[in-house]
Amino acid sequence: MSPVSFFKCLADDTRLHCVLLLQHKGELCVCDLVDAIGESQPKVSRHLAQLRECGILLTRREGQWMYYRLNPQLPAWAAAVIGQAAEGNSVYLKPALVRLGKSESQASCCD
Amino acid sequence: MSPVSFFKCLADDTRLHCVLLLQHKGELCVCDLVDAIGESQPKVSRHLAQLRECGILLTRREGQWMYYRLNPQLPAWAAAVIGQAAEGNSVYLKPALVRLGKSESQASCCD
DNA sequence: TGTGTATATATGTTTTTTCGTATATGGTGG
DNA sequence: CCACCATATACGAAAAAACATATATACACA
Repeated sequence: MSPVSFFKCLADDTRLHCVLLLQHKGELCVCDLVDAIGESQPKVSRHLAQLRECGILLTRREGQWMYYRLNPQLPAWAAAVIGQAAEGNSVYLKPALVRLGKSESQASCCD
Repeated sequence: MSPVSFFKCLADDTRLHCVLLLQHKGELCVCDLVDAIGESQPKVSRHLAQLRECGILLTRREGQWMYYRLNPQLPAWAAAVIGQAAEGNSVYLKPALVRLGKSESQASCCD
């Protein structure tokens, strides 16, 4: 993966939220991400597909639900970039994390 | 600077080359960058202006020449991202570094 | 002041990206 | 098989980014 296409993947609000939330939470299903980010399901799904196609995310199906996670085989520099971005932008990420916490404390979309 | 706009700045070949070359060399004038990257002067100049406007680069004028460098006051996470990107992509950067070395060994554009 | 060099910007066009909406796919349970 | 849910994709429209080319600015030096 070229560095430019990697950075292109992070250069969108929806995609960056997905990546940073997954870096934080380990694994999430699409409905969790839709709730946390507050965008339409097709929009989130399209961006997730893009992140998977370029190798940043992996998926696992469980029944009706599709779980996304960071690809553990990312080049070290790319994983480090994601880690730094997550560390340095907790303020940017916080609202989505709060929404994620709320939907987890209640009956979640994927229980 | 929002993380998304920061990553947008790195999500272009010309801009990423500029940033990584400057990370490597400390300070370069526009003509050095034009030679190293092999793109037209207006194109490089436009991208440099964009990097300066978003706070990633600073400039210093010396006579006819304009020298660019990384902004030392970048947020720590952003500086770390640039560092990681430079470390992990020496292959991507190498051709430009070679061209830079050649033009430096000869009479340079800005001597 | 006038010429030459380095760099910046303006303009119109083309390409790329993103989007909303509609629809398709794939699995679950009746 | 059917109705339902979660997710994915297709498609045309709209918005954003990048481009080539021409021109402007700023400085140096005669």
